[in-house]
Amino acid sequence: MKEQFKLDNQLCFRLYTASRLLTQAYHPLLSEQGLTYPQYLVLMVLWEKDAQPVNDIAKRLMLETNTVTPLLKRMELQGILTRSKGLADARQVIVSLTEKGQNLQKLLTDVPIKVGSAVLCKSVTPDTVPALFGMLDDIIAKLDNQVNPHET
Amino acid sequence: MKEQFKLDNQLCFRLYTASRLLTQAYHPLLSEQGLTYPQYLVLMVLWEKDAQPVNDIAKRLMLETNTVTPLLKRMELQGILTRSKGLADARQVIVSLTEKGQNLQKLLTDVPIKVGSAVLCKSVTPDTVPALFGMLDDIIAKLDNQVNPHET
DNA sequence: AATATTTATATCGTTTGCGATACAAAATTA
DNA sequence: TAATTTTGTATCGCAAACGATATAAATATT
Repeated sequence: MKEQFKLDNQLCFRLYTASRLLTQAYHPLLSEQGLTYPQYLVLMVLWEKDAQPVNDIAKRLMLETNTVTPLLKRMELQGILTRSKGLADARQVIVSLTEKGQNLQKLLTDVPIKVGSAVLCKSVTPDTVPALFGMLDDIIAKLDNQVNPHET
Repeated sequence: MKEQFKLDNQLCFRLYTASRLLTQAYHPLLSEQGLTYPQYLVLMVLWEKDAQPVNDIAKRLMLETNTVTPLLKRMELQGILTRSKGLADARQVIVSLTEKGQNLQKLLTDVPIKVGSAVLCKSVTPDTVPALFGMLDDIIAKLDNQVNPHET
């Protein structure tokens, strides 16, 4: 049995598992408002800057538009946002929050704190989080560049 | 706009993105053999220890059996493994590798090295990987315990 | 032994995620 | 201007994930 194939030596399996479990930790908090985790991500993007085209949202989340489009349609059905043809560019679909979508921010105020406290542990503290963020950001940047080589 | 809702301050979004991108990095290497990343995980579990019940595989991967069962069925259709009723306990389904499943280990020999080199970067090196693994393992253990409180 | 409970898998329905492809609008080129 | 290419979204199909539920086999209880 080669060491390289041991599950305990895999970075990807750790990321995959940590991601799934952390998403599960969000689940009870978000489902109170009928939201899923990816939908919550869309909300965070739009809370930062409302009225964005589908493409910008997809880019910000590093997802493909064929993932984001159905996600947005489901959120539109829930009355969280609206999708309207762009005026400047008729190809674009501009996504805007409804009042319900804006109000969700207040209703979800304590979600970040609750989830944050659920993650804190011996090796993950306010002191070590910056290092963890740095490593994850580097990994993301490196992989993103390989899949999608950037200009310059 | 509250700081807590900024995408750039989210651990979960980083884990989610890093996990997706790293899985995508595996994709071209695994699809050569008709495999997906979760199927590759199952193979690693069975290479470590062949002939395991569905439940043990699910526990090792920290997945639910309703995720693993269809995964195993697809792999059975591909001739990678067999599913047979347990002799001791007739409720169990014992999953065993076929010769094809065993041979895949040789065919995939250089996958870990290739993916490993795709991840290495300034802040993620052989020196810092243990610290990263430690933090991810702690997060996983903490979250696992909250969802699924362990005895003792 | 008969009944109730637990355990091991499986089925069903919904939401993601993504490769491949389609299509219309905009930009570029001939 | 007409033809070509590029860009922005959407559609389709497939493989996860997972909550809720079902079913059969094993275990515990009465």
